[in-house]
Amino acid sequence: MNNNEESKQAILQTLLCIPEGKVCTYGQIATLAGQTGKARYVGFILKNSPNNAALPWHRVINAKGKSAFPDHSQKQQIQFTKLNEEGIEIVNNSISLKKYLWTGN
DNA sequence: GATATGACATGTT
DNA sequence: CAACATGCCATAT
Repeated sequence: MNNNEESKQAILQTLLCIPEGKVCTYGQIATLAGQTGKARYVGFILKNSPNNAALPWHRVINAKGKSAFPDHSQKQQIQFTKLNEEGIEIVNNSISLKKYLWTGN
């Protein structure tokens, strides 16, 4: 059974599994959650979730290794700061997927 | 049910 | 490497 409700839960689950010091792309999350192709849905869920929610939204970036938020935006600042605090280095406004991408367990 | 929107991804120029 | 086009998927109107 894969109704929207379960898909949502599966994605939230996967989000909570992203380890500290690692990042993950929207598409990768969808795939790991068994919801291949629903990358956009992942973004939708995060957007609808309160920023205060206990979700590691800051560990989620797009396939280009960049923040999904516009450059210089407040959100991006916060995101980068949080990532830095976890030991993730951000170079030229982008993150090295090669080093920090989480591909599951 | 048709059209528009978005915290995406990928292939082509 | 960057801009553009196309495909995808769940919601909103």
